[in-house]
Amino acid sequence: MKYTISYRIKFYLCPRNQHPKQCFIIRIKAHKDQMVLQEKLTTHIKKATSDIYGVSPESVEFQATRKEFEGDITVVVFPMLKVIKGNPVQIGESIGTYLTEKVDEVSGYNVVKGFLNLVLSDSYFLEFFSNISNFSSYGIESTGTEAMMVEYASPNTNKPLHLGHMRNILLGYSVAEILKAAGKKVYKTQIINDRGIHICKSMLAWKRYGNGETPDSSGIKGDKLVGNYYVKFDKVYKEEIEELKSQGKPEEEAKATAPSLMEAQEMLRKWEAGDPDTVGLWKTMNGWVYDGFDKTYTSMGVDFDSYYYESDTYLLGKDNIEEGLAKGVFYRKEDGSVWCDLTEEGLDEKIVLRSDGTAVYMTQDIGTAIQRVKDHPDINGMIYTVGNEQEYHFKVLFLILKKLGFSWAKNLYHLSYGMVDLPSGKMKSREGTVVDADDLIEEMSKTAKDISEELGKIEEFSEDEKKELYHTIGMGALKYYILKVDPRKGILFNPKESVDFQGNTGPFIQYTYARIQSILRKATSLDEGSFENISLHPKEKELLKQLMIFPETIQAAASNYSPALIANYTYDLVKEFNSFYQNVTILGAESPSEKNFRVQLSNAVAEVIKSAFSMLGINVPERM
RNA sequence: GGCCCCGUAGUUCAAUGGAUAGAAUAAGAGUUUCCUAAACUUUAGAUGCAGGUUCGAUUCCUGCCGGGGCUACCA
Repeated sequence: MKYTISYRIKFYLCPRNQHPKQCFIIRIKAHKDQMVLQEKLTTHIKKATSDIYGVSPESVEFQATRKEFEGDITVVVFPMLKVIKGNPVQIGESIGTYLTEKVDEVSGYNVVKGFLNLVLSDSYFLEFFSNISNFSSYGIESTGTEAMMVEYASPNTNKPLHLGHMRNILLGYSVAEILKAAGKKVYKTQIINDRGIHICKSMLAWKRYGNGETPDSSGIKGDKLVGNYYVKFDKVYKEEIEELKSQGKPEEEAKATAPSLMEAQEMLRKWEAGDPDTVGLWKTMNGWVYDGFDKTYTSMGVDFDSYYYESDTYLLGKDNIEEGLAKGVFYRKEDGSVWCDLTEEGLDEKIVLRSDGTAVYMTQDIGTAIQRVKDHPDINGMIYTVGNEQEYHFKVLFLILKKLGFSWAKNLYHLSYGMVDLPSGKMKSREGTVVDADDLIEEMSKTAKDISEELGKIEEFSEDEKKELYHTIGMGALKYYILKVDPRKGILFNPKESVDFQGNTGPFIQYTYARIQSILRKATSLDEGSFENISLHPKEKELLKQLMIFPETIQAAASNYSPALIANYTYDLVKEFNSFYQNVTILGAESPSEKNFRVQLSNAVAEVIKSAFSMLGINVPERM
């Protein structure tokens, strides 16, 4: 049987960076109760129009009733005009009358222009509420067999993580959690760019100027320490270029022949040849970096199921190129280089193997993707969390993998996001304008501390508890701030004023959770009696409606790869709850059953907040 | 030049082709004998421009203007 679609959301999914022709339609799984209701309404509406007008529409469009009108669900009459000739208001009236008579759940209606607003009975809402036994798992699907791999973070090992990485990490982690909640099996991974000229630069500078300095000896975090030597190299290198230029060499030549660079390149050759000293130092210094990264990841509350290192994967892909040549996916030019012709797809030709037989970045990515599926045979798709400057690269990569005939290649997605810029412009590590991740986390914590101390609500906390709370709130503010924005949009980050703790913010939502916990602590003896006969306050009804759409919001966030949908949903829920809280007494309710209901309702809201926030990687405090 | 993304209150963000474009913040006015005022209530304020499709366009199409990105035998 066909019926369209869900309570509020009809999603046509079209990933932003894919051609419209590749768009596909996803049907959102609405909550069972809603589906049953809409199916029921649709059947009756068809029957009604068929009885009255002799024809019925193929489908019926529903949407949430706007706040300023009375009603809970709205039937849009306009689309029916295609098959039913007549005045939309009259059609609405006749359907409304019919539904009120025939359908138990519909207790009234009104028609505004072409919108038929249906009022649903309190018992319908109460039944929905009673049927959910456990709000902590409400809306969350059990894990299916289809596995997705989500790649995120993927840093270079020559510098510490900064705000740009943080957006990547928060996005990737959150999308992975959302997919899990939507019923996917998920592998989180990253690819670490641990080899190449950049790390040799740090190694060289450390050898020359380091005097054996280590993270232990200096107390400097490993990634920072290595980063410092990368900067040191750059400084020396620039001096050498100036020196050469002053000797009359052209800039190009100076850049290419500066002694430090030549030496770093020599080091890279030694590394590739497996020179024990070079490889040893490389391992040591990368080890420092990983220790540093791990601290930052832990502090951010993110994790990975596996790691891929470029030092292991950079030779992958060549075999696949050979296979592709045999299949005719690629072709060889006269000079021996291998290419893929993508002109039919509206793109260019793309090189996949140099004329000297060495790999390019694309070669490696092809090989790594294939390797990942070998490592995890249940993978049926992959998500790459990478900035939007690499859109072209991934478009090409996905096309090539499709051409090579892999079944999973149709489920590849580039989770592309906009750059984080500062008021002064782009972040540039060499110009020292980057916002360092660790510093930012520290600063957020500090702000949370200042505000908490000013409010003075947690004086009985131990020092450890306070510290943990400041971190929870500070990270809540930062993560929410970044995740509530549509991923593809750029973020302008003003370190001085950007992250707020009031209004549409993480702490506001955390605060609401803490407030509810306070109520629950006080509501000690609850009678477990039913609340079937209570009549709902308008604010209660609004809350129930918002709770109803949580399951489909999770699905929508998953199909759109958008944590922003979860963030916005949670904010709406919380805003609604605070209004309820301020206008309706919970513990002071007149009857025990009303009190019981309101406490249960508050608890449900808290559980959904917790669950939604966990998908954003944000913790919630019991008190604040 | 070609291709892609983005232009919504002063600012930061919303809005499945649907109703009078929602919030937050900044500005103005209120609310604590009462469950945590990081809150609530309330007043003002916006779709870059020009066409088109549609009963209906912030949303889809075309052109223009403005911002960003990509366009290497680099990663």
